[in-house]
Amino acid sequence: MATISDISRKTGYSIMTVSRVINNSKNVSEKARKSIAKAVKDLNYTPNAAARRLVKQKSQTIGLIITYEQIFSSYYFLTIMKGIEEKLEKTDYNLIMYASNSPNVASESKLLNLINQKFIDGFLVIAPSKDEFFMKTLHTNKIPTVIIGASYPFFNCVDVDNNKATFLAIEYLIKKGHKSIGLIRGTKNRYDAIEREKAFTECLEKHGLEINRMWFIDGHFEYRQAHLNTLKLIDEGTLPTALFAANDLMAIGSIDALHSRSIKIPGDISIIGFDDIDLAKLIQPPLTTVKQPLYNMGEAAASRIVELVETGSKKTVSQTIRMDTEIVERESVRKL
Amino acid sequence: MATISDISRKTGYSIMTVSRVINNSKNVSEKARKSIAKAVKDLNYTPNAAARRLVKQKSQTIGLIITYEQIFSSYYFLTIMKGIEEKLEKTDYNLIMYASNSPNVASESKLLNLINQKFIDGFLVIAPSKDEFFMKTLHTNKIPTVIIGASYPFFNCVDVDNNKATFLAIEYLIKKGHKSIGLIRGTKNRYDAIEREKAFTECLEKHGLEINRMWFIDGHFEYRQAHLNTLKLIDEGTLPTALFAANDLMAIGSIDALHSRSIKIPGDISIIGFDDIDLAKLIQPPLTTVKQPLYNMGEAAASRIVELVETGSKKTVSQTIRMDTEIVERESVRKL
DNA sequence: ATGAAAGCGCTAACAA
DNA sequence: TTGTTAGCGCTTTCAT
Repeated sequence: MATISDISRKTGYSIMTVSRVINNSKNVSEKARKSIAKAVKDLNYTPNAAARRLVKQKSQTIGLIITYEQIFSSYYFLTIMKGIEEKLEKTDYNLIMYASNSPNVASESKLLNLINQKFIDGFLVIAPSKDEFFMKTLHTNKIPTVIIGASYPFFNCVDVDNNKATFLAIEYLIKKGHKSIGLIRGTKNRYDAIEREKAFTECLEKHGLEINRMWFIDGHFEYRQAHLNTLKLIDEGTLPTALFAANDLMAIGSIDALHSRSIKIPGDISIIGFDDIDLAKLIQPPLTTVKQPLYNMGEAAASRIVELVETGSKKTVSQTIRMDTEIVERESVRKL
Repeated sequence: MATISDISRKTGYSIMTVSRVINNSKNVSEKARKSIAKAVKDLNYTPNAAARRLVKQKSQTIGLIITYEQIFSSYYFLTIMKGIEEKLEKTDYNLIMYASNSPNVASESKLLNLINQKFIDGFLVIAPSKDEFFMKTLHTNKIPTVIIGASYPFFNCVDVDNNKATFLAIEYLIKKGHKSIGLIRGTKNRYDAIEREKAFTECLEKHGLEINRMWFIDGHFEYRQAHLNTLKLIDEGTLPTALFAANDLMAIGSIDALHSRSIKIPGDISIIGFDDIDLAKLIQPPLTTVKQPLYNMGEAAASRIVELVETGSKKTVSQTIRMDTEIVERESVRKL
């Protein structure tokens, strides 16, 4: 591979001028810039990452931590990841993905080594559960970190206002005339699930509606669990007139279960989801849902972590960026 | 962070001797080794990756390429990844995951840059589909690569013998007295799906059994598709006495569908899967399946790619490592 | 068994 | 606007 000195030799300019052109610095004559740019192209030159890291004492790479179950559970992560990747792509940063029960991040020392060896500059974490052990390590060691999809105390976060979003959904159902509303809940130890469930009961209370525990379906944020447990409710109990699912995947699992028992949506029962994943508009009937700007959340988190890494996280105060949600009206809810 | 010279200063030995100890070289006195080891521990020293890369002209990292759909579709990848990670953990190599429709690997030039910048030493690819564009790039540029779960021409591969494995499964069913056997097929453009389907028909033919296209259920290697299409078959057609699923996830989707129509397994219909993922033994009834040594395949691939990278892939001839499969008998198949 | 010197490819600081 | 020098932390080569 060509190095900076090859370019220097070929163009007659010093390696410093070459470096300036490569890094888009000021104070380079148009002539030099052109000549060097051409040589870069001709020799198919790309800067050596290791050399840069060594002198800059930075790796220019961000670690993305997710848990294995998460990877396999939904499009939610896919969308966020896309946002992260495409944003980072525009910067000089790379992304490394760590699955959190892998040996790579299993131990505190591993995590610290990643930072100490200048292998990783900072971390992005998607929706960690409340008691995730490595979050403590991240915090006590002041490692630059941004959380997505959870409002974790003491951390920089990018999240939606789950309370507000849930009220939006439930009051939408109420406005459509629904009075008996069930809940398909998410994974118990995740912040988003907890907040949405809390808001759900608060909202029903506020409007003087019955809270029927029979209508709390465990879905674990998964298609299959929601499907199985909806089937159980259908076969063993009575149905409300509407269902609020804490994510779209569970809403879809539930819809498939309802259909397999010949229950019509929204004719017999209405259902509203949360997230607005791709599949939501593709299924029958298209799913009415609370849109979380997942992609933008990924982007925002990527920007924020780069900011932290560049300015030094110690200097900046933790903040949580709250993104707006909105109802996307499709065809799975009907007026009573 | 402590550097090699800090250790040198503290112990009084030259940085060269320190380097030798760190790298476990010969020709170091026991005394020096001890003293230096202690200092390393005291100062919490870890070698700077960037410096090493620069001088070695190697990144010591392997890229793992998978497609987004794959990530979200099954435990299959999880198990392989675990094998890869835990093997690599024992070497000096790191793992970076690339999702293949991300911008990171979208273009040929990106892929080449990763190699040229010494960012990645080689690639591991899990079950690429037949027409994956980047496989050509990998091949024509002679980039060290190992494929897992597909026998791709011209590449180093770690795979099972799908033909043999499928015969194993079908002849097991036949031996149990089954004569009408259906197939739940995988994603059409993937080698493993194609090979299993081909073997399936060959095996039925060989035994003079009827091949009924009605009993070919599209499952796309996914739980949901298998579930939906099994439901369709139940409602609109007749059932065979046994089903062969090209992976466990589809088998489970199908089982859940059958159960939701009160069809007993294995009482009314037998079903055999492929993979032996964790869930297989947890569901009701526990799934009889063809065990693919996924974890070991991950390990083998990791070893092989390290070998290629260390010796230079040009010197070694492409080979495909074939792993053995076996039937794991549980309770989803009954004797007729 | 140990060490000195050189250099990997790049950028920061300073000089011209 | 351009160039010179030094050095990031490590390993390789060659002495001792």
